Amino acid sequence: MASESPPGPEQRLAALARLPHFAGLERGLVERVAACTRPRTLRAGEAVFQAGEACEGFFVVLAGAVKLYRLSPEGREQVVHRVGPGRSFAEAALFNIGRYPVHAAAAATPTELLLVEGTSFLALFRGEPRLAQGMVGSLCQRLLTLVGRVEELSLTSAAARLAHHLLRLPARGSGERLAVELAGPKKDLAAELSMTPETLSRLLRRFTERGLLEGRGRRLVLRDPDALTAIAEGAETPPA
Amino acid sequence: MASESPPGPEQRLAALARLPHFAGLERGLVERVAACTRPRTLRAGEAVFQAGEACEGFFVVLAGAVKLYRLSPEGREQVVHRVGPGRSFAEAALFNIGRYPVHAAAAATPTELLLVEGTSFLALFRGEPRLAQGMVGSLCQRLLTLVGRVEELSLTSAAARLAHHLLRLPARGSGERLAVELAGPKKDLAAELSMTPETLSRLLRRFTERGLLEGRGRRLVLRDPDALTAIAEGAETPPA
DNA sequence: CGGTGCGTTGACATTTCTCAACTGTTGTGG
DNA sequence: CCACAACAGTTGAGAAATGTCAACGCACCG
Repeated sequence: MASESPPGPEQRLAALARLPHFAGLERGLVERVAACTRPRTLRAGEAVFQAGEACEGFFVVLAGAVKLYRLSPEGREQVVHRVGPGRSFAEAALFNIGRYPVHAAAAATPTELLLVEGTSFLALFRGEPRLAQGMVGSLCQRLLTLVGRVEELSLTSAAARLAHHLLRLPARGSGERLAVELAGPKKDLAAELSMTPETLSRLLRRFTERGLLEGRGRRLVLRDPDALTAIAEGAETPPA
Repeated sequence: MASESPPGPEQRLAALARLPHFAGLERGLVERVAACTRPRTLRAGEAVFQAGEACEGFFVVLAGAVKLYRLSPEGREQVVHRVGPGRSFAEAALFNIGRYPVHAAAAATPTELLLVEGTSFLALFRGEPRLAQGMVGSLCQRLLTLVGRVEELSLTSAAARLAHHLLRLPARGSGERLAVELAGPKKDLAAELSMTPETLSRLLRRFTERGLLEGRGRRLVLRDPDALTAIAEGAETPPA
């Protein structure tokens, strides 16, 4: 399968340069980061690492997607985060505790990752203050994202959480025809929004019946963003 | 009121040196950080900053507490985070977006803060790679905390969220007499756990009736941590 | 084909919220 | 010192939202 060949050095370099952490760095420096990386290719469902494992380094997603999750003792999985192309994860494990705090598994086939090897990257980091600058900025960005997630989960009604989430998806089009696409299977979305798949399904139907939404499967069109905003902010869903 | 005098330079220095960001730095460097700070004293309810305001810098809590929250259009406040002594907040605003993303207000009287002034601190930061090291580490710590919060909020039952929270409070004693103290008023705790004060009250009573908990007001004794753990992990609260 | 996993739907049980009333405490001003 | 307002906390009753369990359709894949 020639189409699944591992990414060449050029590809790695380009991916790293686009990463918020390293944006704006001179090429030579990015090359030195690239020298710390190893590619890894996975199929959907394959584990990247297990919670508790010693940290080898952090990862950059080149293609596909990775989900980070916890496993409750009964086996129910709670998705903490979903990481798409051009994003990285597990920096905190590297810089802080030395162990991965959650499970990570590929959520698409194929998923191409870059492992930024911990030991050599840390050595590089210590000698290059400019690396720090970008890392701090992008970790802060991550923090803000998580704060957003906390807010989302704090919304008490499931309808509000869903509306909030839909509005934050990257959208195409404008006005009353915002086309969005769900990132993964609906059961994952349900877990992410802390509700059951059944509830998600019913809510989507209700939104559709009221003309707020249109479409089937993962491709949706938001017909009435204002109404969705109102729902996200806690307004009661009108009885009609 | 002599007891409320603003913190002297020595106090500031000590507080900064204890901050995870700057732990392990040589004294001279911490002094240069201290030179960027200004003290601020507030009473409960007073605002530190409003969401959307331009960022002056980040803050360190010396005494008292600060709550970070959003305001829904209807005025309902959602506590994103509560920051106690020895902790800092709003770094992300400084390093990333230049505006405060949430509201911040004092939650105790008196609350003593240190404003680490943005412009001068950033200048210092750029010139001192060793600062970066610690900042990255402690921001990662913050990230992990937030991931923990996401997990907590992801727990579907209110009882599980409460049990989870109780178990994570700093505790004194051991075995079956873990003494903990709630950080603030119960209505704030309720908001933090995304439930109503009524539900919180009823849950506490139920826990107490079942012998899992003891005490009144904000001082509680956890009598059966194992049972609480089971509840936090989703086990049904036994009918008896 | 037959299986496996996702998504949907329905009926039902349970949790949690809402609304309202009541208690106890604190702080204020008379 | 007391009466009073303001607020946190508690309690109860009923309504609404959500989870649970179970069945079914549908696509995909061997």
